[in-house]
Amino acid sequence: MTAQPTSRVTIKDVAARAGVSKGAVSLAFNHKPGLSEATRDRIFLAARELGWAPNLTARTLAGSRVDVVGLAICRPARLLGLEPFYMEFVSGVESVLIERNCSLLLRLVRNVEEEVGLQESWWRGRQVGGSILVDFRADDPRVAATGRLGLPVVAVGHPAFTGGLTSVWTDDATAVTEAVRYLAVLGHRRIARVGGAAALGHTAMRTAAFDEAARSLELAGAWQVTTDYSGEAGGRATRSLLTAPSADRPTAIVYDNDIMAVAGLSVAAEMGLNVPRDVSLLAWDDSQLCRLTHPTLSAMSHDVHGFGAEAARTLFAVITGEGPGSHPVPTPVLTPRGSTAPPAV
Amino acid sequence: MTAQPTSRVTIKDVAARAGVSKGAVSLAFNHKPGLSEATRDRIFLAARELGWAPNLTARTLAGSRVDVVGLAICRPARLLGLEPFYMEFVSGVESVLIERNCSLLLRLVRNVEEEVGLQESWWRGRQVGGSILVDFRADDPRVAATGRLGLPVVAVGHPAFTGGLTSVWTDDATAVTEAVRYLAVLGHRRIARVGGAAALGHTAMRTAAFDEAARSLELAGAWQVTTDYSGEAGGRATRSLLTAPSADRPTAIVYDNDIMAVAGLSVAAEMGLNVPRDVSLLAWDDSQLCRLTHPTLSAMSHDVHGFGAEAARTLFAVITGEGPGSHPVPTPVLTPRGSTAPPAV
DNA sequence: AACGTTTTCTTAACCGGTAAAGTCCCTATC
DNA sequence: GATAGGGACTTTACCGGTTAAGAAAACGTT
Repeated sequence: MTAQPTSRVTIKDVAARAGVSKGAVSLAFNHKPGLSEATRDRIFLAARELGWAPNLTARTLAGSRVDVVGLAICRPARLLGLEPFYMEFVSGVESVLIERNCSLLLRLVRNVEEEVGLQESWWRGRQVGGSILVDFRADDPRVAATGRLGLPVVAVGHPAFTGGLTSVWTDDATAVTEAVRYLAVLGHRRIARVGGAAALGHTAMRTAAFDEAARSLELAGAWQVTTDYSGEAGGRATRSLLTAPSADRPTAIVYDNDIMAVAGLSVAAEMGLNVPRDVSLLAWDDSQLCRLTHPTLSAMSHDVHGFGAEAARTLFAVITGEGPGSHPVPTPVLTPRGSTAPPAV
Repeated sequence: MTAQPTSRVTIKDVAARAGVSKGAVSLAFNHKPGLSEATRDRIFLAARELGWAPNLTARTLAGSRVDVVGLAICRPARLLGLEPFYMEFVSGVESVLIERNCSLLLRLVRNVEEEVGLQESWWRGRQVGGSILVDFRADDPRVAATGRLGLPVVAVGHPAFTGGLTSVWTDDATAVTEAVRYLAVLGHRRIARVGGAAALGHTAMRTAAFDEAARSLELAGAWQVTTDYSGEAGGRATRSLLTAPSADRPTAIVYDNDIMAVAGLSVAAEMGLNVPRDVSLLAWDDSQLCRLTHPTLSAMSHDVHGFGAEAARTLFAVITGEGPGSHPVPTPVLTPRGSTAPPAV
C-alpha cells in the first residue's frame, strides 16, 4: 500500500517553533523530568498550534510502548458473523481500550498454528503490545509459544487449559451443574445438551460437568452432542433429539450458545411441540436474542461485554508487569424465562 | 505499554549471515531488481534459517506500505454487539484482508467528529494505509476531512451522501420499492415500515422511497417510524403499530434489519396475532436469524459478507491509485419465506 | 572566589527498515 | 584499447521519534 499523507508535521517542526531541540519536545510529551515549566508550556503551545501529535509508528520503533492490542479469532470467516458472543466480547474489549486510547488489531485465522505464527510476527514486529487469546483447547500450542516469545497475553479460558498464562475465565462446570440441577428440580429426568465445538477446552469441561451432574442426579436419560455452534447445527441436533418416541426423548435441552437455542426453539415449533410444555429449552450466553423470541428463552446469563472488558483490563495489568494470575469472572447465572417449565407429564 | 521481545533478529543479522549489505536484503525481500538469483537465494536462505521477517513498523516508518486497514464504527460500545450486520460485514472485509496479509484496525467511536479525529491521527501516524468509512449521513464531515488529508478511503454508502469519495453501495431505494410492491401485489393496502437510525443517509433514502412507493401505489395507509436498530426498539415500534383497531392497523410491516423483525415477530405472537395471516413481516439484511424463527422470516436478502469483501477490494484499488468510482453491489432481493402472505380479509 | 551540584537543555546515536546515489567490475562497441 | 553501458551490490541519508551522555548555566557551599 502506498499513498502519502499530504502535510506532515513532525517533532522537528514543533521543536523549531518552540525554539528548542527535538529531544526537549520528546521529554515534554512523555512527561519526563528535566524541563522547566516555562519551556514545557511553550512546547505544548507550539504543538497545539501546529496540530501535532507524536507519530506512533516512530515512537514504537524507537522502542517505547505500543498502543495496540491483538486478537486473533480462529474461525472460518463466514462463520464469524454468526456469533453474537464475539461481537459482544469485542465490544467489551473496545470499551476498555477506548479509554486508554488503544486500538484493537483483529484478525481471523484458520487454525491455531496460523495464530501462533501471527502472534509471533505481531510481537516481533512490535505491531502489538500484547494479545488476548481465546478458544483454548487441550495442549494448546499457544501456551508454550507465547511464553517463549515473552509476549504479554491474557488467556480467555479455564486455567486447566491455559497453562501458566494469566487467565480470565468463567466457571462453566458450575454453571452446567446449576443448569442441570434446575431442570431436575423442575422435574425433568431426561435432559440433553447441545454442545459447541468439541475441540474447545470449555466444551470438554461442560461435557464432563454435564455427565457428572447427570450421574449424581441419577437422571433417567442424558444425551450430549457437539456441533459447530451454528444455528443450522443446533437445529439439526434438536430435530434429531426430538424425533425419538415421546416416552424416550428429552424433556429438556441445554444449548451451548443462544443462536442454537433460537434454532432449537423454531425446530420445536415446526414439529408441533409446545415450548415449554412439551420440551424445555435453556440457552447459554444470553444475548438480546433470548428476549426477542416467543416464548422468551431461559438462559445461563452471562455478562459477555463485561467479560471482554475484564480480559482487556487484565491484559493491561500483564503488560505493566503484573505476575501471572487467575481471574475468574462471575459464573453465568440461570435466568428463567418462558422456555423452561416442569415437564407436562 | 512496555515489555521487550526476547530475541531480536534484524535485517542486519540476515545481511551478515548471507554476507551482503542490508540494502541487498531489502531488495530481495521487496522483489526488486538488481540482485543475482544466487544472492537472492542466499539471502532468503539466511532469513529462513534465522526466522526473520521484515519489521512492519520499521518498514512503515521508512515510508513504504502500511498493511493495515482502518474501520471506525460509530456506535455506543454496548450496542455494537447486537448488530449481526456489522459482524457479517467485518467478516467479509477480513476475508479479503487475510489473503493480502493485512490486518484490520477496529475502533468504536462515539460520534462522527471523534471518527474524523481518529482517522486523521491514524493517517498522519501512518497507522493505516487506508480506511473503510461506514454509516454516512447528510453533509458528512468525513467527506471533506478525508479529502483534505489525502487518506485513501472507500465509503460504504450511497453516492448522494459520500460526495466525491469512491463508494460501495446497495440500491436501497429500489429494494424498498420492490418490498412495498411485493406486499401490495399480495393485497396489502396498509403497510408500515420500522426504520433504522434517522440520522443515517440510507435511512433517509429508504424513507423517501417508501413514501414514493406508497403514493404511487395509492396505499390506504402507510406508516413509518425510525428507531435505533435495536431489538427492543423494533419490538416497541411493532407493538405500537399493532395496537390500533384492527380495521386501521397495518397488515404488513417492513423492517430495516433482521433483529427488529425477529423482535416484531415475537411481539405479534405475544399479542396473539398470527403471522402471516394477521400481519405479514418482512426483514432486511437476512442473516441466519431469519431462517431460525418460526415462521421463517421473509427478507430483503443481501450478501452482507460479500458487501464487506467488495468494500475491502475497492479500498485496495483506491490505495493503488485508482480514481474515484462508484461501485454498486447487487440490490437486496426479496426472499419470500413464511412470514409474508396475502392479508386475511 | 573556587568548586561541586543541580537543573535545564542539546547532541548524537540508535530503532529497523527503505531508496536514491554511488562504486566496481564485466562486457559490448567503434 | 579507450569508452560507454549495464548489472550487482554497497553506501549513505533518511523516516520520526527516544534516550543516554554531554554541556552550559544557575545555585549553594565553604
